[in-house]
Amino acid sequence: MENPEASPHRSGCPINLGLEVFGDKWSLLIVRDMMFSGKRHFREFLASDEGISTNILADRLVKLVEAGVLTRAGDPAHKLKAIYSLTEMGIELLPIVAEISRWSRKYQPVDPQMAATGEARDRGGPGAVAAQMEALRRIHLNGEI
Amino acid sequence: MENPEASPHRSGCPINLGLEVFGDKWSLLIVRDMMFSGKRHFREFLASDEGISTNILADRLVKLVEAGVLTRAGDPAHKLKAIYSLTEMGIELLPIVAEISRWSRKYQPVDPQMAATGEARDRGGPGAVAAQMEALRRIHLNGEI
DNA sequence: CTCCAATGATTGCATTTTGCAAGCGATTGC
DNA sequence: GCAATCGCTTGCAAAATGCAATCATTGGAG
Repeated sequence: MENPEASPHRSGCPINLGLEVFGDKWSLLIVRDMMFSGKRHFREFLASDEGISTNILADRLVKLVEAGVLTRAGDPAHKLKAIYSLTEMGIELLPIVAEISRWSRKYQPVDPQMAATGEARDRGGPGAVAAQMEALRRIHLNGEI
Repeated sequence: MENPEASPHRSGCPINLGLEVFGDKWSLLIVRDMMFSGKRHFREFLASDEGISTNILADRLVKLVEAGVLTRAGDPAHKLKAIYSLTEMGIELLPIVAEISRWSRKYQPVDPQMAATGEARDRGGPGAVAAQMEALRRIHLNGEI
């Protein structure tokens, strides 16, 4: 073959590598739902306002798990249910999500009700993001990272 | 008509509204090139490592101008050249880009050379982002915002 | 003037991704 | 049993993307 070690990446630029993981219109919405709405199940993600379709959702969940942002586990009580959890890598997407929220609240026609949690985080100062990440760790990382 | 006031947005969520503007694999790369490489012309964007194609680049430039992130002006010295500038809205994407850079430098196989500017910004502390934004204002906003 | 390279795009076409609705097998609750 | 619910797949049309060729206009060199 011509190039047996071809890189799967368009470039080694940090911005580009991030976009290769979550640079689409859906991935960060799934992460958002896990962070701010406590969603963990396929059917819960499906019920979001933006109306993701089942095939796109299934595809993104697989890709996010492959990327190491989420993990997938069977619900011990309900064999049918799959439980998705944020990894530490996924939890550390919160600063990005928080900055997107800040930007949109300044420049986009956001729904005031949906802007409330972001405004509260801003009022909480620099420690609010860290505190929110720590809370997510307790929920998603059963103690260990 | 059924719904004369249909919203063009999937939802009023801040995260979603941000993704509707730059939630794709190319838009933020154009912004990155303007911020960190001083690129202002079509042909310069075209020369990036990731290899954007001409039709996609033209499409994104139009959309970013429509969204208010960039402005387009003719080069007074060269009538053929179009000069793109960041607006204040575009400059305020820097905190988002900086956080993406931080995340990728922690979790993705970034090129060390391309990571250097991000690392320097991190070493500069909280004021480094603000200083970089101020520098961009001087270049792109001829005095007024 | 004439030629030619360089400018910001546009076009045509094949491939990929998305959106949408229907359906699937397995499991649970009643 | 048996309907409802679970995560997920399939089929198919529409849209977005990737790629190469091409466009009209301009600027500069000779």
